[in-house]
Amino acid sequence: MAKELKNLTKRSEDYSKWYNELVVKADLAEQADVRGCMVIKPYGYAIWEKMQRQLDDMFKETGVQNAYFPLLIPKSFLSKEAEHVEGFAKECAVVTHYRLKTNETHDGVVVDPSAKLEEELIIRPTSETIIWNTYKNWINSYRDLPILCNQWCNVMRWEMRTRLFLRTSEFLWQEGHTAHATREEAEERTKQMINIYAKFAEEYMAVPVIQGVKSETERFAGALDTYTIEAMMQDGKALQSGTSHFLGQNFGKAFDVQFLNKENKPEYAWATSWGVSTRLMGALIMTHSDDNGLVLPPKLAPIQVVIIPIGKGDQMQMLDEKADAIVNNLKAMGISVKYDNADNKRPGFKFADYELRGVPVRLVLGARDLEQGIVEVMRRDTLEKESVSIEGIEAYIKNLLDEIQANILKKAKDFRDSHIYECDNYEEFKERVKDGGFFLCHWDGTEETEAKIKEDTQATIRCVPFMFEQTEGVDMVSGKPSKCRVLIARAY
RNA sequence: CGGGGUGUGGCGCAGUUGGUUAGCGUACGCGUCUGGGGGGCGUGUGGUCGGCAGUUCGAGUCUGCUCACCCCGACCA
Repeated sequence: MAKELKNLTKRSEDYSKWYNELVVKADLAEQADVRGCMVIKPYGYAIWEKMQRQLDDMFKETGVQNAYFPLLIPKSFLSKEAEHVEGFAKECAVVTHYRLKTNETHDGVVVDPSAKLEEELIIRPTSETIIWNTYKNWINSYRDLPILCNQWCNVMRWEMRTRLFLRTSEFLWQEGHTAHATREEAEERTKQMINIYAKFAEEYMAVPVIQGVKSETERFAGALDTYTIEAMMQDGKALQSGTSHFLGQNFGKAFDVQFLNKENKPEYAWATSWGVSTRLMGALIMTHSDDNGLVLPPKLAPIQVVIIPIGKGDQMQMLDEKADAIVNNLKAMGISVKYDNADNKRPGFKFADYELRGVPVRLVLGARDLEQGIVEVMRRDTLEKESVSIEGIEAYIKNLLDEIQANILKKAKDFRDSHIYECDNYEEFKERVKDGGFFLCHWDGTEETEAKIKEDTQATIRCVPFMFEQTEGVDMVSGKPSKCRVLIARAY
């Protein structure tokens, strides 16, 4: 490593290539030697862990508890809910055997045909079926409800084409599955969770999102309603960053989960499910990063402050001592800080390297500056440098971290808002949507129109957004009346 | 599964109409001068040219088969 890091493709030249290189060179993840799978490296995983911890706290505040369900799902479970199986059947990995044996030439192994499973097992693409099969045993009375479980796990969807973090065959996520006694309660939970996702995205990831509800065709397989948060990447494309589904009684009926209600009458349980995945890492990377590399929001940065000393041999001890004091003070304030006095890398290398890795604040502690009692502070979001008095530097940094967090959110929001357009002319839409951006257009609500737009432009209806005031109008494709504008964009 | 492309030290590539011992950048090792934006100089290590078969005096280069990966579609958080 070192110089090969230098040539990061420019973001404006080739956005996809830039993204891919960034993920690899910032040491977040790499393509595994397994088809479509990804290795998340320690630095990338540290960010994911911070996300996990924060989300977990937010879930728990609403009464959700963590649990764990099996990786393998009997094939028959999957087929109990008709729409659900149809949605996932095409991308399931299937376990058919439970044993290998040495081959005839004794230089390898083959599947032992005698170890064929009676019933094949599916590697979970999502866990509604196995969880509802379990809930059946947990639920008898309305007093058993609600059940609010979440699990952190891996899932597998055999994707045709994969991209690091955005779409891999195996990915990490959390999936919450709740069971309720009433429709209203379940619907409320569905909305509550999408709100939590939106809050997490904006407050922690500094990624502004648009909340809305999916059209029927884009809906989760088996859901009555799918709520989504859609983020805009710097190339103007949309990234679905989290979803929350109101599943009605579909899974209650499919798995025969009935309870006796207050009137002592049997009723099917109402369900929700909701999830976010390591795709959030992709959103984080693509929202803030620049040609110098990653830009991390301070709240999620594994290293919030890095201190780099510059000096010759005999000055180092003094620098170490000075740095120690600052490090201790910052740590006491709950700020994660790294003092990098490794002498096998040159300062210039370290500067570039920590920029690439998105560390929000960098301090340069130089022997020269130290005599004057100052230190150079650089903020990653703007790359601005400033000389600051060492006296009181800790408070300055704390304040700066908050400012960076706010600034990158504002920057992302401004970018997004300046790329949202109302459009009523289909020809104009077709021309402009190629260049990215979110389009608010009237839609007649038919699948035909939706399909035509997708065919003509590759853009899809991302959602019916909640945040804009809605008025009636005319569908730009069919000319039929429309009740509201929908958000249309090309998506990842 | 359709259309296109690429396989040569760890990574990125060059290698002419077939012709000596397969080269360059970078990384890595050692030495040294350095150190305020990805260092300079010196010196080393590392290759069954994706695989198999063929044509030829001679194949990284030509032919056939095969494997792997990448890009563009269909699928998708």
